[in-house]
Amino acid sequence: MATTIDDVARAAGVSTSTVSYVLSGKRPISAPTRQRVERAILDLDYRPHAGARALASSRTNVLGLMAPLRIDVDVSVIMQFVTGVVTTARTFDHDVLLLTSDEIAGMERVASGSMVDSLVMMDIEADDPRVPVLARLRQPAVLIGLPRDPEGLSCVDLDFRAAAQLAVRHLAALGHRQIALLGSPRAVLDRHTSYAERMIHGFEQAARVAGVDGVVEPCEPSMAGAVAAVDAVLARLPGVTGLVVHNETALPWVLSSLRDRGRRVPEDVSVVGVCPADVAGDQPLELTHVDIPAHAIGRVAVEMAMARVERAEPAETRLLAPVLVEGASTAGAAH
Amino acid sequence: MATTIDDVARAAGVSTSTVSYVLSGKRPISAPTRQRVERAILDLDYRPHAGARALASSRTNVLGLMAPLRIDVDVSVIMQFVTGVVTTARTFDHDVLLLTSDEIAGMERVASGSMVDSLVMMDIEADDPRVPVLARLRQPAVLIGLPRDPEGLSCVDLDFRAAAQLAVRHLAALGHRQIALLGSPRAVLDRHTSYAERMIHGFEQAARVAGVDGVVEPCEPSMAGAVAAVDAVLARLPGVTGLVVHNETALPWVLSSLRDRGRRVPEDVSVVGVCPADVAGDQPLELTHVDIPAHAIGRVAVEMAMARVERAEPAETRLLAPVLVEGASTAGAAH
DNA sequence: CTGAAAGCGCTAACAT
DNA sequence: ATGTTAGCGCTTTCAG
Repeated sequence: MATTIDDVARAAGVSTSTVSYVLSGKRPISAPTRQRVERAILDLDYRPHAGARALASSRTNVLGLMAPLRIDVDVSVIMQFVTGVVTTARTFDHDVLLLTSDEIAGMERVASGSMVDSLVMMDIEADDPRVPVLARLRQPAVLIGLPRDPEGLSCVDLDFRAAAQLAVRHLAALGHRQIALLGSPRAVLDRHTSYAERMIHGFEQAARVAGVDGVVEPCEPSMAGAVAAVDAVLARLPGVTGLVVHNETALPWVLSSLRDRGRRVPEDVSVVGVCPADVAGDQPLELTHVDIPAHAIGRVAVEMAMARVERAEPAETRLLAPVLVEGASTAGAAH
Repeated sequence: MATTIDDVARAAGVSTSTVSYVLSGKRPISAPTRQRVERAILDLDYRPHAGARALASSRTNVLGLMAPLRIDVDVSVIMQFVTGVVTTARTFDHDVLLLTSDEIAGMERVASGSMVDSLVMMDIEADDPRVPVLARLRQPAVLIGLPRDPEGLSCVDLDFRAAAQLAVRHLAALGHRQIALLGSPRAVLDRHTSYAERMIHGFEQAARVAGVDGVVEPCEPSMAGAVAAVDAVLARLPGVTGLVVHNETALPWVLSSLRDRGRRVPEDVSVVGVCPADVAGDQPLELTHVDIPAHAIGRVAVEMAMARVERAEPAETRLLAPVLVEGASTAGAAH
């Protein structure tokens, strides 16, 4: 049943090593030989045994992905990261082993057990306990997010600081003088999740530089949370005319609760979302937004992992520049 | 660096097979010997090489999961399936290799290449082209969903037919005589996705049996789609007082658009959701719903896969009985 | 340009 | 209860 490389070699009338080299391309093979081997492979429907290959070559062609399967990080964003990682991995002839974040031992297990060649880790916190562990593994790791100390690991993320600045500058340029950030849920902030903190710092600094009032309000990912956060902002900053919303789940409820409070968008309040383009597109009005290119981040993460595995390139940190897409949810401040 | 089973054997003063048997528990080991071996394993921080193990034992302890990373199937439901699968796999000492649905060749690749011991496939369509392929693999497969012909494969899903019946009976018992099903998006129906069709059949049959008017309306997973579907139902069945909503994404927009149309819930219209409990909990009112136990389905799928791998149990189909949770969104029909 | 053969690290007979 | 050893299927020197 299970056809082996020897079966192929016999059928093609060559040695096993020749078959191996046809497969790997690691040494020149004459055209006729190559063709006989390829014919035999097709005829026998031969598939190399992954374990045997891993044992002999110490390469698995598998990438480990640690994804947060929690619920407070927006699932659709996670999904896009994951698809970015999986589809890109395939272009490098790699498969993806899925680990959940709550299993800190998982990455050690799969790495020490030689199940993966590299690891990609999502949802990195400022002082993430997984980072020192990863730094000591034999396999290279790429962090999606930015810990306080990367310890020599590669990192990639949207430049959330710049994203916040972009949003604030856009509002300030439109004449808004009182603006607020509706941000991540408390639980995310309490974990000191990297992107949430960078977003807040960028917001506060940009507001200061632009000379506008800026308040930051956390926001739970539910209708009730969104309503409460909107009300809190209206109470803290009654004259607010600009809102930056960095919370995919709350976004629709923020918009509906503004309407319920008698604030029209964009006439009374301008709203800038910080979210993936498709989330922006799902809103009832064309939302001005700073795109979170989740798919691209996943792709870049894999490319960086492959660069380290295949070409032993050094670790680096890449922050993707944000892009603001103007929609119908922002307008000049009423004078 | 890489410590092997021989290093452990030497350190413990035993043979390699003894170490192997301590690890697998496949033959009795005296307490003192076992302790010496375990000590050595800990001291050397030994981790068996997964590839070598797979090669020698033809078992990988990896389960392949093919998940639809599309967007029209609600992502939060997918996420729950996935977590159910991953966490359960871990209790069987298995890891999960993630495949995307758009890659029909993927499952053949990982199965023929002996990367997995079994496969779990989500989002099965009535005449799914992957089913015949899976049926011919060496490894057992479990389908989440119900194809027209399982071809000897195991299947598991919520009994959507019974779920629809439960919802309809609940509404009928409350005196509702004109009811509608807001169902899956067209794209899902066009693929003849198994659960969507079973839901519709169950709804229509139960309405017939209960002697009530029932209409079925597809619904796109967006605000616009929900509004359009609600309007379509109101037009087709102006006296509608009962609504079954089987569309997680549209749910909030259905509720808000009913309000916009001047229909109060539950005074004018009773609404039964068919969705995971947490989605029901996210709604602005306590929703009467038939739970989709996504996590449990994922768990059962893995258990069935393991039963086949480890105990060579025969394939079976398991339909989980639905449970209706009464909330505040259903009430007696106005007389 | 091709072949022969030595492992890779582990499991599972087969011994005792 | 424990040890010995022959593979598992592939990659990769080393030899031509």
